[in-house]
Amino acid sequence: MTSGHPLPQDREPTLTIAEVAERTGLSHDTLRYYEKAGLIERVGRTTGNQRRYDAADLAWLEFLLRLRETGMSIADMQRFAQLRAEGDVSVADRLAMLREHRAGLADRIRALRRNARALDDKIDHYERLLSEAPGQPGSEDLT
Amino acid sequence: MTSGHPLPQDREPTLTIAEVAERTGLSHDTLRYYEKAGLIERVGRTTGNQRRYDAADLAWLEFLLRLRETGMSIADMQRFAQLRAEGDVSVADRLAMLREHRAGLADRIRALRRNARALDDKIDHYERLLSEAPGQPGSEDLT
DNA sequence: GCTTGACCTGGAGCGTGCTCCAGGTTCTAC
DNA sequence: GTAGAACCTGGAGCACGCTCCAGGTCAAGC
Repeated sequence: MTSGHPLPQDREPTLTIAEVAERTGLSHDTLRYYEKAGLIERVGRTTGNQRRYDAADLAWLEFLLRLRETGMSIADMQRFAQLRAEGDVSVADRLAMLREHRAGLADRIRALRRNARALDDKIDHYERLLSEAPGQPGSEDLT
Repeated sequence: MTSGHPLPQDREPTLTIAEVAERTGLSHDTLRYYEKAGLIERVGRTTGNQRRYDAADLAWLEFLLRLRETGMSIADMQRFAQLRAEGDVSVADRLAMLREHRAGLADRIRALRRNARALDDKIDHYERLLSEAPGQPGSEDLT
């Protein structure tokens, strides 16, 4: 958004860590931590050892973010990243992981919606309390 | 479920910490931690200083669990518990907190559903890979 | 009245996921 | 060529939410 660079369409490693941080919302430290943890394969470097990310790195990071946002742990992401590094032979395993994660996500969304309805009831309760005796004592409440 | 005690309908403090742990799914340690942290007011004690919870304690704990499951931090729950302890004068503030929490929850559910759709696309992609070239190399994949 | 399991307190420790720091190197603009 | 910003590494530190531990006291059944 702020960077003058267009997104690279090719595999040229042109993005600095600052640019990737800005695009992903991850900090520089987190990007380095993810690399050290094996969530992303070793990123390309300049001759002076500075990181240069390519479009594939960015796409993978965005996928990792999706996994993270849906509650996957670093440990599971490490497992997924390792499978990915093994290449095509691991496609079935990766698919199984994603399906399991997707199922857990569906469960969590359902639970959140149930809890949201219960919160709505509580909110209604408070609204009734307020409209009946706004600011006045006497309408005792347990919760 | 395992306890022979029925749920107390009144305010008699009859539930031991073990019974409350079983009903809420919280550990003994967590129940004591929540009390120390001020999430629940000091629970009644026997003459021998052992905790005995009543029905209101249980209902409040279940409400706290709902807040926790929907992502509220301990710090925010402390704030809410403190408002509750202030009585009716804080109803408006509590309502405001709940509304804000509810709005954040709606945002998070929407984000999860978006991410779930993206995961479905990824799963479809893997399924296609598998059905086209099951277990065979050659169908290279970026993710 | 004794045993045995449940419970008490204060405080230390832990797993997760970063975040910060020191001390040094590299890059960019002038 | 030089200043200053950006980047590097290894490792320590931190916030959160518990969880465990030691060293006791209490309660229920026999």
